Amino acid sequence: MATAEEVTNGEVARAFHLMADLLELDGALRHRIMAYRRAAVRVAGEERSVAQLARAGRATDLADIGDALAAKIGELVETREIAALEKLAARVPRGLAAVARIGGIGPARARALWQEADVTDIESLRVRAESEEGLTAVSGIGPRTAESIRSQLAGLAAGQEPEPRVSIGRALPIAERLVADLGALPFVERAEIAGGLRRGAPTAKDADLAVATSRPREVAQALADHPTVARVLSRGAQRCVVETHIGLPVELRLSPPASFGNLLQHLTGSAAHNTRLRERAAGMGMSVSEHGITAADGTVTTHEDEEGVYAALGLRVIPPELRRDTDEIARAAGGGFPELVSVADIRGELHAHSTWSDGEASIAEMAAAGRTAGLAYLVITDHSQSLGFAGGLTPEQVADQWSEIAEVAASERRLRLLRGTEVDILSDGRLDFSDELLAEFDWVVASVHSRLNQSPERMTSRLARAARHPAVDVIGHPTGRMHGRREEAEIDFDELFAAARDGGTALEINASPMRMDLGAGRARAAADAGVALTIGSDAHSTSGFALRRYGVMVARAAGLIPDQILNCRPWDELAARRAARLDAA
DNA sequence: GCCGTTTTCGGCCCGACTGTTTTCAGTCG
Repeated sequence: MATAEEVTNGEVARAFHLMADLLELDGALRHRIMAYRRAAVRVAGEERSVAQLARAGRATDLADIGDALAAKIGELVETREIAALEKLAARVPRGLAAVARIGGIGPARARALWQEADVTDIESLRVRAESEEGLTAVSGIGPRTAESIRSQLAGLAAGQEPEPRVSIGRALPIAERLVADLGALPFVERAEIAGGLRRGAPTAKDADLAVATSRPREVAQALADHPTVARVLSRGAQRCVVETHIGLPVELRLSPPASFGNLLQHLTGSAAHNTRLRERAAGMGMSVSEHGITAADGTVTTHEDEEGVYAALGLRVIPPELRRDTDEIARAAGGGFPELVSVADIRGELHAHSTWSDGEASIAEMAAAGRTAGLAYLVITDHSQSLGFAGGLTPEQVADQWSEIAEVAASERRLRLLRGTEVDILSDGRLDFSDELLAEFDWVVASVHSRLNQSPERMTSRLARAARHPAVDVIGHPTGRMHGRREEAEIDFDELFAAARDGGTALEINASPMRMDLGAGRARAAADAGVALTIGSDAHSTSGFALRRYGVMVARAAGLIPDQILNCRPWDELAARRAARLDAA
C-alpha cells in the first residue's frame, strides 16, 4: 500500500510531460522528446506504484522506461526533484509552454518568439502583438498567423490557458445528429463517429466523423451548410473542419468506401494506440495509414471494415473503448476479448431521483419512463435529510414516499418499483439515517456530497466506514470528480477497495456524463481487487435513463463483462444478496 | 531516450492542410 508521502504516478507523469515540453521549446531532438512523452503516458496508465517499483530497482520492468528514465524516477522519489528538469526549467521560460499551445504557434514558433522577440509567456506575447514591430518580424510568422494569434489573444482572459474541452454528454448528441444527417445523403455509403467520442472518453476537444463516399466535396459542402454549423475552419479534398454554434469543432474525414475501414480505424485512435499499431506493422515490414496497409513490396491493401485492418496485422478487432495503449494489442494478438457489457445487458436501475428530492418527474412518471426504457426494476433513491439544497427527505417524508411508491407499484405490472435512498455520508463517515431505517429500504446507495476536500486519511476512512456498513449496498460516485469542475477526491483506493470487498458493498460507475465516476482505470482496479460494480444513471428526469450508455462506455473501457455489473442481474439476486448481508450483521 | 522479426547502433508512425521559408517546415490530428 502506498504511503501518503509517496510520489504518485501522476506526479512522475507530470514531471516527464513538463520535461518533454521544455526540451521541445529548447530545441531538443524529436525522438528524445517523444521518449519522455511516451514514458509519461506509460507511467500515468500504470496501476502499480511506479515509485515503489523504482525503490525496488524494477522501474525498467515498465515498457518505455530505460536506465536513464528509471534513474530520474528514482531521483524524483528520493529527492522530490529531478536535477535535469530543474536545470532546464531555469533556462526555458515556464510560460512559454502556454504560448506554444496557442493555435498555429507550436513549439518551433514559440521558440522563435522567445529567441527573436523575448516572448516568455502569454502576457509578453500580448505586449509584443500590440507593439509597433508586431509579430511578423519573427521567422515563421506571416500576416495570417499574426492575425490569428491576435484574435486568439483577444478571446483569452488574462492568465487563462487555451483548449477548452466539452463533456461527452454535450458533444455526442451533436455528433450523432451530424452523422445521421450526413449518412442520409444519397451519395454517402457510411457515416460513423470516430475519435474520443467513439472510445467513450469523458471529454472531447472535438468531434471526429468518418464518411465513406465517392463524392467528398459534396459531403463537405453538406457539413458546411448544416444548421448546427457556425463556420468552416479548414477545408480540403479529404478533410473538412467546422465549428458548431456551441463552439465544438467537428473534423470530417472522407474516404472512398473501399478504404473506409482504414479511415475509421485511423480516426478512432487513440493516437498512442495508432502509434503502437504502426510500430507493430513496421516490425512486420508493413506500413499503416488511413488509406490502407502498404506491404514490403509496395502493394497497398484497403479494407472496408476495421476487422480487415486488424486482421491484416494478425490481430482480432479491438473494442474502441480499449484502444488506449495499455495491453490491448497483446491481447488482440492472443485470445482476443470477452463480450463486454452493453446497454442491452442492463436489467435494472439502482440510482434515480424523483420530485420528492431534486428530480424533475414524479414517481409515476419515472416508473413509466423506466418501463419504456426496458427496465425490469427501478429503485427510487432520493436524497436524505442533511442534503437540504437537494430537497433531502426526513424519516417522516420517507414513510410518506413509501406509501406513494406502494400505490404506483401496484399499478405497474412489468416494472418492479423499489424503495431506495441515496443516503448522505456525513463528514465523519456516519450515515444520514438510523441503522433501523436503513435496514428497511430495498436498496441503499451511500454518497458523499460535501466536504470533498478532507485530508486523504479522513476521506478514505469516511468512505471505508460507509462501505463496511451492512445496510449500504453501493457507494455512489465514489471519487466525487466532475469534469471541468473538480478533480477526484484524494483517496487511498487500495483501502477503499478492501473495505468494499470485505463489506460486500459495490462501487458505482455513475453514468452522468459530467461525472463518469468511477472512471475506467479505477473501475478496472476495483474489479481486479474483487469489488462488485454497478452502473447508475443517477436519472433526475424521465430522459435520464438514457445516460446509462455513458456508464456502459466506462465499464467497457474498464474491460468489464455483464457478470461484473450487479444490475445486469435479476432483482431477486440483488435482494438475496442484501438480505444475506443484513442477516450476517 | 528507448529498444531489438533491422538486435547494442541506428533507427524510431503516418498524412492533410496551411502559410510562408519560393520548395517546404510547422502544426495538427
